[in-house]
Amino acid sequence: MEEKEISKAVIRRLPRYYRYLGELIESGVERISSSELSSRMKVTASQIRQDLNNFGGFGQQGYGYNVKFLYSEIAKILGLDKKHNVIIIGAGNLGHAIANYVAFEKRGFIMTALFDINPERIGKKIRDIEVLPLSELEAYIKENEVDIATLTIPKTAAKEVAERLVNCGVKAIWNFAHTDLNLPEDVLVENVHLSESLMRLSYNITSVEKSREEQK
Amino acid sequence: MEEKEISKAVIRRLPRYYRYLGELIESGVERISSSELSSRMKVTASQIRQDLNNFGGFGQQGYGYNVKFLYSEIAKILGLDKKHNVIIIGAGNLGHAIANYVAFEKRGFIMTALFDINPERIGKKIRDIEVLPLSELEAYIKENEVDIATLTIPKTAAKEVAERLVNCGVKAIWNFAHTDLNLPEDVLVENVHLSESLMRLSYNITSVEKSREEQK
DNA sequence: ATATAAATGTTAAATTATTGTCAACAATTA
DNA sequence: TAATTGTTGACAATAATTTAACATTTATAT
Repeated sequence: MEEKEISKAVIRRLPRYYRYLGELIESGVERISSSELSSRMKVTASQIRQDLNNFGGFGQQGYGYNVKFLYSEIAKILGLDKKHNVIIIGAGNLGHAIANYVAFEKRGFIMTALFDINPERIGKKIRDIEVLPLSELEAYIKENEVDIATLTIPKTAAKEVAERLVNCGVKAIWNFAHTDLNLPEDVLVENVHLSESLMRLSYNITSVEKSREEQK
Repeated sequence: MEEKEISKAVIRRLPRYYRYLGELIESGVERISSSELSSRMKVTASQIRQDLNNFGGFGQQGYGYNVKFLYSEIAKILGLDKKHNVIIIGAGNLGHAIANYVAFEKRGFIMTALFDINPERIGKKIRDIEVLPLSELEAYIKENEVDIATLTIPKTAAKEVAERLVNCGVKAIWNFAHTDLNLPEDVLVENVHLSESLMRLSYNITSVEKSREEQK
């Protein structure tokens, strides 16, 4: 069976569909048409159908989509039906915030350990998750399955730690450091560059201001 | 003078150019060609030139781009040459992390206040930034200029607080809550949906695993 | 001075993504 | 049981984005 490549644009949208479907389930909606969903999500119905049909026909003509079924199908597509062990490197505020966010657990992301170099932080616990010394990183990964490593450390340390992770066989990194990690192709990196996000907002503010000035 | 609309794709890339140029300055590079930059950034040179020429011709034939000049021009485009006052609503770990991240300040984003409902947090200070009771939000905004409001609160509270902000005239929201804020068109919202980012990573992990299985 | 190489800015082509349309068919109603 | 309505999935049309090509300008070396 041959797989066609799914475009990044589609993947970007999938989690949002998933979120809306979850909300629909919570509010007791059992079925929904693409056009109803499209008006709630403010995208075209055509796009919803096109996106979903990349993965198969989940709907039924004359009926629409069964919300629970579609929700669970998207979960499978996103790999949320499996557990992922996640470690967090950097037990600062951001690391804490992520470790504390229990909703991740519900989606199958199990936070198993934190690492830090600061002796004051080492040994403490966040929820049930212990803060270990960074020096034990390799030993820990050898003993425990780690599916995702989260980098919440300054960019100066990030590249080096990323390489250590890759050397231990970690294949997926969730990177919050403000730098690009140049890693081998088979290592998946998902970047969360907060400063870039803030700059985009700043651009939009500036561009609104400019167009307002020109109108005068 | 008429303005052509700049596409979102271009804006998404601008901060990354800015970051690379900053690094080049730090390492003492004075000039750079689009092709040299392209190989460092792993994008096409054509795209770099095309992107930059949306805003004007910053380079010189036969020479390339002057790094410092281009850096400052992109700063202007992104509005980083102006100060932006930023408040943070939600003084939990994520709010703390953002308030503590001093590099934002360097780009002109001045964190001026935090707000929370938890009495234990109120009155404390993060760096020099005071945590105020959320009930004083409106009064604060009336007295102080607020350019950007950051939402680091649970989704249940986010929509309501967002409306309060808009009612006070706040025009730009940096939203970390896992929900879409449905606000008037003239309010700028930049979303940082961490769970969606993590799901995209999960998708990619899953899809690699699948293709590996099929090869067997 | 002049020739050559380098590199931009710009136009055109190719690719990718989004939107619109409609036949087919399920669900519902008469 | 037949007719009607609603809605998908597929495909065609359009729009947007990216890449490539190239003419032109400038820097640099001789």
